[in-house]
Amino acid sequence: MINITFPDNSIKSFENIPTGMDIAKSISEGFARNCVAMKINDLLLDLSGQIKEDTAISFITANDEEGLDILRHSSAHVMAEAVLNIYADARLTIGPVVEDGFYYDIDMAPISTDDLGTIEAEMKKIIKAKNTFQRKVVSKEEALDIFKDNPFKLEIINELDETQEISLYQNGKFIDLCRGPHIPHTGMIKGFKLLKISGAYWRADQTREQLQRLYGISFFDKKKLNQYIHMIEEARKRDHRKLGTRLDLYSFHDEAAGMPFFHAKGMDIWNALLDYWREEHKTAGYVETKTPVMLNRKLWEQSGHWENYRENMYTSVIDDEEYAIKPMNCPGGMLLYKTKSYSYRDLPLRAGEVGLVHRHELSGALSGLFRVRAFHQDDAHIFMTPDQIDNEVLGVLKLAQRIYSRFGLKFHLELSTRPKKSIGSDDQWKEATNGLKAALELYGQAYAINEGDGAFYGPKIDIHIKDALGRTWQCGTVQLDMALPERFDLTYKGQDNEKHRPIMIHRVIYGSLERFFGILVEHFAGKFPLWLAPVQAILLPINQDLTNYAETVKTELETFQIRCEVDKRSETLKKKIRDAQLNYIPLIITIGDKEKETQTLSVRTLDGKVRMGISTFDFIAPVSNHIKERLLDEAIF
RNA sequence: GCCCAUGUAGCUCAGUCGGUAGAGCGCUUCCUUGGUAAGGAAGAGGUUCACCAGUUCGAUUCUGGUCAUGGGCUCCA
Repeated sequence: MINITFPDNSIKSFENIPTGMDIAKSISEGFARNCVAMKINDLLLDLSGQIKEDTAISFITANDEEGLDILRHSSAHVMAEAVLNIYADARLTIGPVVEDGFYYDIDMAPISTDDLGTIEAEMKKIIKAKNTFQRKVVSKEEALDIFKDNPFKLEIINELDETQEISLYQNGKFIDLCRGPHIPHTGMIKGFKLLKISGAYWRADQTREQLQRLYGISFFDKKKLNQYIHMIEEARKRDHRKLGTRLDLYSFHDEAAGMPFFHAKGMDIWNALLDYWREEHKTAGYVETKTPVMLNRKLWEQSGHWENYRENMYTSVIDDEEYAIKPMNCPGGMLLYKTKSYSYRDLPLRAGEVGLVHRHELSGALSGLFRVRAFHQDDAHIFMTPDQIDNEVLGVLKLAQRIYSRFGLKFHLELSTRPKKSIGSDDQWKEATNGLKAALELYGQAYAINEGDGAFYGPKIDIHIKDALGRTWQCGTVQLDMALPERFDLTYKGQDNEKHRPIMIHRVIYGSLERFFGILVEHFAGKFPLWLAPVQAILLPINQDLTNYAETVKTELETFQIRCEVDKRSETLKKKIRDAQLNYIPLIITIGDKEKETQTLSVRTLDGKVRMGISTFDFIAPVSNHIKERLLDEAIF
């Protein structure tokens, strides 16, 4: 008799030794069909596994994230089998699940994306066969024999911990070395697609064999696959590099790799972002400062950057002195702090700086506005007493929340704690980490913990935003720093008339303005809300004779800080409207004789609605209010 | 930085099996249209095809290098 305890604490008894599948079926056939694996003592196991003693069990179903990972891992096996069916001399290495699908690294002659279709067709056959995945445990000797023709697998087997059991999985004729678990049979893969091929090195080591890495994605549900494909296509359409060119926002040039050029329209958005940032920070009690872009090497030696970050820094020699272009704003901020003496009454001191920094990123890592070599950080340093940590961190989180929600961005928080290599005492770390935790508790939103992922100088909270396509981006970060105040001997005079060491926060909200800009382009798909739109209103004279009148309307609107243009081209109205639509201009105003006579405007908004005969006043009042309030989706009229 | 691919007009791209290059959009001019998604015609535009070498009678085309762009280079049997 075997007693099985379910997550709801109910217990069921089985006469004979059941497999996971037997137990699942005892709940219902339908449930069993949806089951992928089971979890016992936090271990994921195949449903075919037998349960020989009383235990608690929970099932992983197609609805669980872990279930999806298992499906994708099994998909990698199916793909590998398909590749071997077609390319008999290919040799498999490893095939893990990644964040967005799975891949398999295979030692084979290079293939192209055109070959993916053939492999997909072969995979379909395997899936249709509904082959079961059979687990088999073998000895090391057996394993070495089975994979004697595959040096990669031999290497893996030889590296395995002696205590670890070596398992094989067989589906159909295909056998692979694998820890498992796997889905019960290949037929559960309802939707899959091979995405791309790239080169990869064995063990990510450039000196080792170059392998072909085949990427794919799979789902339990064909609909989910279609949604995914749709999302990829949508993301491609929104690519900020393409939209940036089409909307005339920014450009990149060979003469300055990784250093974007912002055009006039891009600067309209940029300035709107910064105006907003300044307004919020002023309200939140920040002052704004500015420090030089280039500073003497000695400073970087003092801050520790020279030692730790040197290969990413640009340098120059001036009057025989070595200078470095700042990759971060903090050392300059230290000098600023030291220009006077502080009382505890002066703290917390919140000093913001939109600083231009340069980092020599690897050439192959550059990508549009997302990964650049020159960018602006919306930095701020907060100097405070230890007992102010929780309140100051809370303040930053609240400020971040205000700012992100302005763009309709949701976010989640992650706390990173002390890494192995770190400076400072246990007590300092404890105090700092507890301060961050206290702030997170006060803030009240659930957060994840990344154990040991903090900076060497202090723990941090990372803020990950989620865009309109559901993609996440780490933008904001709140880092506690116990090192720099020490290195620069920062002090404040306490109530006790003794010198004390302040603690400092480094924090950003946009992160890199350039990158945040790029994220916004993709988030809004180029259709910026009114307050951010570079051209907020375009005036379309019906014929050339009305151009002058349109200019006077433009001048009037501009006195109310509405960014306007007149389309002076000799084109039909239809054409002008179409072009304005394609440029995502929120307010499209046609100017004809009727409008001129009656001193009114006919306004088309991007939703396609047209309102005729609006008086200039009735136009300006709601529009400038909408802009001033920085509204997002709300209708203007 | 490494691997693969790409680099032709402002944009998107075609093309030259080696004989000094084309389309559409855009731009200019003229005509036309006159109230809600692509009007017509003509014209200009490439210092000659990212840059530098090499091979060749001759290179944008072939070879090598450089630079830039794109994808990938952490996820472990």
